[in-house]
Order: sequence, then structure tokens, then C-alpha cells
Amino acid sequence: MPRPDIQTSRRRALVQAAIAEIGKRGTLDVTVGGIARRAGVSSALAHHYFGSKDHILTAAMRHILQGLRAEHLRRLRGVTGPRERLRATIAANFGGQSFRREVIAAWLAFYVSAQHDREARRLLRVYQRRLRSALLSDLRPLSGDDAPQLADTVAALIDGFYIREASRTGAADPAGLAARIDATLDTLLEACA
Amino acid sequence: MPRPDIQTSRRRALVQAAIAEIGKRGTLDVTVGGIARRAGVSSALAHHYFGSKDHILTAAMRHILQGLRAEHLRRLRGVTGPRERLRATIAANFGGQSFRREVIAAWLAFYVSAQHDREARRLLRVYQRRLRSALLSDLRPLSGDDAPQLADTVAALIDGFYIREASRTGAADPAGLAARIDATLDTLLEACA
DNA sequence: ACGTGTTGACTGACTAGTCAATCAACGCAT
DNA sequence: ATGCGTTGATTGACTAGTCAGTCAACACGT
Repeated sequence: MPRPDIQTSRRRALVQAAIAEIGKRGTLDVTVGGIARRAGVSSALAHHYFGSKDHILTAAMRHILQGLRAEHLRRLRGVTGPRERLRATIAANFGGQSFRREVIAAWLAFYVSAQHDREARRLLRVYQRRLRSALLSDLRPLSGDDAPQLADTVAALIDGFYIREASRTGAADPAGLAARIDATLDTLLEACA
Repeated sequence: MPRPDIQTSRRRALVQAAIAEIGKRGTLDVTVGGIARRAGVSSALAHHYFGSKDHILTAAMRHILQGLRAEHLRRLRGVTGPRERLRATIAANFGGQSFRREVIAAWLAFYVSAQHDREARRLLRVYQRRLRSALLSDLRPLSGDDAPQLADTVAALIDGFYIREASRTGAADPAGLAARIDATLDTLLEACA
């Protein structure tokens, strides 16, 4: 008989432990043993649930992506008009759980493994496509033919501020970064009109 | 009798092998043995010259940074006027040897290790400060008080397009990316005036 | 003979993944 | 309710392999 409550709670604990471990020890030094220890179980159990180290890390990234998506939908709720929706899309990347130190470290690790791991690359594509299409659909009514280029620019700004945050020390100001992108977008949109 | 010619040629070969190895195998799977094999020497020799794996990788990054700086100075030569200099600064990041696949992979690895390795972090800071000050000094005469924010935005765009390139497949268009940033900067500068 | 350059062989540490064996919960027949 | 069998959860011990770094010895020009 499967005990789904235990299964999901263990999986969840291991995934969160994996993210924390990436944040603390750095991608290169993450071990299955370390993740399992942090989750309070044996390394054998981690293998029992996930099969391999890669699967754990992929699951961690999937979890982060789900959180980002949830944050996006939450901020979109009740918002009307393309400009407001764009604001929400940008803000989603810098709010909630998405901009914590360890999550940013996981993103970096994600980009690294996407260079050689198929599943990681697939996941990354999903995120990029989702962001791009969200930006595009709201940029088109505002900027017409310039929408694709603007979408690329905004996406690059988001990723750029993300990666720069990874090398910072001290406290971040996520809301400020979102506001900066927003102001830049304002200027670029005015120039289009 | 020391033979500095051999020393430097070995060091150079090992550093280039390290960059190639990062590009091919991905950061996580880079080994001293692999680097040494690619350079045509034994792993013991790599340790003889660099002392440790970290030192090899740091040296590789220092080499990339030097190349970027050289490219920057080259493009600055004979250029006058802040706007032209800004164009050169941006273009330097997307031209020459700086935008090859393996170099971008090395940048990613660099950002990763900067999170926990002091020397890597120090090097990254040097690059960031250098870029920021180059941008600032040319932006100030064009945009006055908005210069700091514009500098951050341009820097984020550069890093953003870099990291997005890392997850791409197929051929890149570095000149196109530089032109895109340049056009964006044009718009932002007009709005300042 | 001397010293620099170079290596193969070795080690100690560590890791992912496996496996047989225990443990704990639940269904079910009585 | 009680005992039993089944099944999932969990682990410690183990395997097999890898890697960074060391060291004593060799090559060879001077």
C-alpha cells in the first residue's frame, strides 16, 4: 500500500534540503549524502525516492519553477491591461520565494547543468518560453512590431540582475530591481509610440 | 637555470586546455587529469605549475579577463567622444575571443565559484568595477545624474545576454546582441536629455 | 655531475549507487 | 480485539570507481 503522505513529505523535504545545500555549499560540493543528512534521512532513502543525484537536482529546479509560476499567477490575479500585467510579470521574478540567495544559487547551477544535461535544458527552455510568451502577449498591444525585441531586452534584464545578485554580498533590494526594469520599460515603450 | 619560455608556454597551454575542457565537459566534470591530458602533459605537471585545481581555474579566468581587457583597449584606440566609447565598451564584450561558447561556459563556472571562493569573487569584483567605471565615465557627460542607473542597466543587459547565450543551441549573433544593447542605450539616452 | 622538466605509480579521501536486512503500519481473517 | 501476513519505509554496510595531490625516479641538455 502506498503511503502518499509520507512519500510527498519526504520528497518535499529532500528537495528543500537540496536547494539549501546548493545555497550553502555551492554547486560543486553538493552530495547526495549532504542533502539526505540535511533532510534527516539516509542517503539510501534519497536514492530510493529519486533514483539518482541528477533526479534530485532536477526535482529541485522543477520545484523552483513551480514556485515562480505560482507567484506569477498570484500577481496576475485581478490585474487588467497589458502594462499592469507586464509589471506583474516582472515583479514575479523578484518577489516571493524566487529571489532568495539559495534559489539564485540554484538557478546558476541550473544554467550550468543545462549545458550538458538534457532534462535541465528542457526545463530551462520551458521557463524561457513561458516568460517570453507572457512578455510578448502584453507587449504587442503596446509596441507592435517592436515587441519581440523588447521582450528579449526585458528577459535579458531580468536574467542579468539575477546573475549580478549572485555575486553580491550584503542585503538585496529585489523590489528596487523590479522597479528599475519597470522604469526602463516605460522609457522604451514611450519611444515606440 | 630556469627556462621561462617553457614555463610560460606550459602554463599557457594548461590554461587554454582548462577553458576548452570547461567548454566541452561542463564545469562539474572538469578534472585536472582531463585538463593535463588535453594539454599533452601529465596531471602531476599541472600540479607542479599551479599547485592546485583551483589555481588552474583561477588562472584560466584571469586569462579570459585579460583578453577582454585587451579587446576593450583595442576597440577604444582612436575612438573619441563618450557615445563612441560606450559603443566600443559594449562591443568589446561581444567581440574577439570573449564570446566563444567555451568562454561563456567558463564565465558561468566563474560566477558559480565566486559564491564560495574568495579569489574568484575578488576577480569578479575587479571585472565588475572595471566595466562599471568605464560605463560611468562615459555616461556622465551624456546623462548626468542618471548615469549610475544607466550603467547598472547596461551591465545587466550585457550579463543577461551572456547567460542567455549559455543556454542556447545553434549559432550566435554576437554583433547583433551588441547592436541591440546599443540601440536600447540610444533610446534611454534620448529620454534623459 | 647537476638541475630543470617531467612522469608513472601511488594514496587517502570521498562519492554515487546497491543491497540485504530491519522496522512499522495496515488489511484481514478469526 | 487479536494475531498474522504483506508491503512500503528506512537504514548501515558495502562496492566500485574517481579524483586531487604527492613522491621518488627518470630524461636530458649543459
